[in-house]
Amino acid sequence: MNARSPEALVRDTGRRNEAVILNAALEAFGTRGFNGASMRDVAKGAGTSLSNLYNYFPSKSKLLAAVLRHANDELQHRVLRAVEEAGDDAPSQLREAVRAHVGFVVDHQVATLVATNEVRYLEPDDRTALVSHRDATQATFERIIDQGAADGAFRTPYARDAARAILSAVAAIASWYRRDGALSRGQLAEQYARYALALLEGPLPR
Amino acid sequence: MNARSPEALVRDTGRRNEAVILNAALEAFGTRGFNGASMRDVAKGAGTSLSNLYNYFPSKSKLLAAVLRHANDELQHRVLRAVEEAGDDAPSQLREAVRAHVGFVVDHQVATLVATNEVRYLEPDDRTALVSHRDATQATFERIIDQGAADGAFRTPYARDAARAILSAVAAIASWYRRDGALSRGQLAEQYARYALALLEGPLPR
Amino acid sequence: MNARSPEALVRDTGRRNEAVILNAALEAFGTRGFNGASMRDVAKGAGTSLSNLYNYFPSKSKLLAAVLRHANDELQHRVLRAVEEAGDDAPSQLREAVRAHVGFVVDHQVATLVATNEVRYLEPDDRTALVSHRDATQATFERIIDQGAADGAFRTPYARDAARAILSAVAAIASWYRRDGALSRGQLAEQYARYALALLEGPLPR
Amino acid sequence: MNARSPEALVRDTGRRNEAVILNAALEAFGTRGFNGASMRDVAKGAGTSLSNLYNYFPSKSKLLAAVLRHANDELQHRVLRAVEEAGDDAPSQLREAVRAHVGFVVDHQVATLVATNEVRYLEPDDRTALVSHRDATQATFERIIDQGAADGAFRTPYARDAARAILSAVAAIASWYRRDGALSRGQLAEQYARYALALLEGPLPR
DNA sequence: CATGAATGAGACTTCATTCAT
DNA sequence: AATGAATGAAGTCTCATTCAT
Repeated sequence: MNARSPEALVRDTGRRNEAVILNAALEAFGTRGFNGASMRDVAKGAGTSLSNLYNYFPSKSKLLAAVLRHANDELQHRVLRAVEEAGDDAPSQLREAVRAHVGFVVDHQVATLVATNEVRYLEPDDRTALVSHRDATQATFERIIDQGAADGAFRTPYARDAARAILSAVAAIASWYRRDGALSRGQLAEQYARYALALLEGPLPR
Repeated sequence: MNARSPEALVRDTGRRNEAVILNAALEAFGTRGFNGASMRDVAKGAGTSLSNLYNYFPSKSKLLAAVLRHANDELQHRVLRAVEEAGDDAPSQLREAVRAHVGFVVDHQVATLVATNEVRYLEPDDRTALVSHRDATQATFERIIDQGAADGAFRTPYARDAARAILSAVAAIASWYRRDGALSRGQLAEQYARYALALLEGPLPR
Repeated sequence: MNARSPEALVRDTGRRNEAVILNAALEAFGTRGFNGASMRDVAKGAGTSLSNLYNYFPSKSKLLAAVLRHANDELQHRVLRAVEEAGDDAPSQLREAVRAHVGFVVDHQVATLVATNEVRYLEPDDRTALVSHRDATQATFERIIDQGAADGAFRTPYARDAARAILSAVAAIASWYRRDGALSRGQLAEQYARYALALLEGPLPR
Repeated sequence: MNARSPEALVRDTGRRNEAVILNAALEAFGTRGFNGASMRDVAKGAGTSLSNLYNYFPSKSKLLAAVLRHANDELQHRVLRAVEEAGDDAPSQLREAVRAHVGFVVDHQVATLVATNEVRYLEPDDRTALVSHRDATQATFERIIDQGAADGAFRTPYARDAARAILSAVAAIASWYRRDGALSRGQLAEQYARYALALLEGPLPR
């Protein structure tokens, strides 16, 4: 298990300062909220001038859009890869998908918080785009759950809406988890994977 | 089934316009976020002048604090009453507690959203006060779960942290539920009550 | 020597709360300046309601005018009485006039400060009235100096303008004197009386 | 006799509009007092936008602090140079120091008024800094007086406190002098120099 | 005489954004 | 790609004053 440096969501992008700015924006939006954070805050965090920000992003709103796109990409990438590497049966796939999701939330708490709390401040077009992107991730979970319900592995009568419940609980981890607390990253993933399977009334270990 | 007028969180308070202002603030903070909403928005919503707001609340932040306190009081009241009226066994109590909580979230979607998203903008003291108030509600769920775990009704190995997962999922309902959608208030409550029991690996109906 | 309770400029006035309000206004204007002090400050200091202030004074500006009139009356009264009780010669009269003025400044430091710093904020009419009132006090000093210059007691070639210099220095005492400092009220009066006589190039004790 | 353009206290500072703003602030604070003058007034006087003021000074209070610092610097500079160019004996030095001080007051009446009346509105730290700066100027006078008292030139028994009295009278000139009145700049300086020497009971011309 | 509620104007300050260099 | 200076709009909050009771 590679120890990811926790909150550097964006690693590099061809343009000199883009990653620095994106990470500073993430930090600022996370700490003070989109409307509470100013472009000056972002500039200060990125160690550049206020006006230079506009050489990279045409507006504060587009900057938020870029941050959120990066976060979503990373989440989707992790979940898809986890599902690919899992077995063929729905319970295994769900288990790995949840574990991957929890991993992302823990590695990128701030990004997760920003992604859930600040989407509403996007301009309508960007918002639509992002939501459909996010729905794609949710759809991965729904597909697995549908399959498990169909082949009898998940016996809950409410399979249709269970994905939302599970994903909500997982995302909420970002709002209370402390890296120096009692639960390790791995224990947490394990725990939530079991919660998910139990909620679906599926097969549990032991 | 009593049809509660949906979003009038505060009913009356003795001071002439206080309830009107609080409800307008709730609406404004819910629609545009704490930092996105202006005191002018609140005044307009309350049908009073901007400056008159300050005869009731000394600052925007204190106004938010008051809104959140009212929301929390109502939630806590509902949950406690539900538990009192339930049977003695943990599963019944949990079931009723969840149903009551879901009911609150549906009746007061906006208040629920504001309560989860905007607490961070309180001044430290008010934040601390509110969080401890909120923890009291969570403690009700934890007590029930502990009891159920002790007497063998809930068999999950992770009883300790399950309350958080359940409450997160319930609160998140506020972010997607549409009153004119497929699920009725009652069906939703039923559904989440079962999710909760299943997650705890407790006894399910049927 | 009667020990005057220091800063209660106004003692009583037929109307129930007038003196309390005037003294509170003096305190407020002295502490924060006319424009820095609010009618709310005055009300709080007077222990009454904001709106009640307007039952006594029609505007903030008129309130200031009333305060300043009281201060000037008291000063003028003290100086005139001192001169009356002094001997017939100019040096004695000047000496007693200065001593009385210093006494007022020490007893009413705040009033002196307000009188010198805040007159400018009066409405033109009130300002004119007050200035002419004040000039009457200054005229008392000028009369004495003229007489002393005429009969050869004061030998300065600049008798014409000396009153202004002397009175400026005396009024400025209000800006630095501390009741708990090294100089007593009496020593200070003695000292400034000698400064005045020396400046006029008049006869000095010893 | 060089005709100094009267009230342009600040001449240049390296930053584009800083001097213009400082002079406009001086004018505004002088005319209407610190609390009576608005930042809009200052902006209008400086011919720039309200918000641009904040690119130069972080707050109204810091703007006042800057104005006062410039005024003090100029005063101190003038007094020190005058003393340097005077003879070695205390009376000559005092005479020149007073003449220089009077010259400053006449050339910068508004600055003098602001310096005496508005210091109180500085934030505590700036106030402390400024007061100690101002005390340095006063100390120059005290040093001369001490020396003159030691070598017998000034025979007043109250040498210790005389500087305050003299400087108060000189500063007060700013509140009544009119450039178009009877006294010329030079006559006034001459007059106050004699007042000072006489007050100290020192040697007088003629 | 006394008050609580109300208000329009205006205070300081910050904002996202643009422009000339 | 980078910056300092500039700006109009808007933010929160306070003000002196009025009015109904």
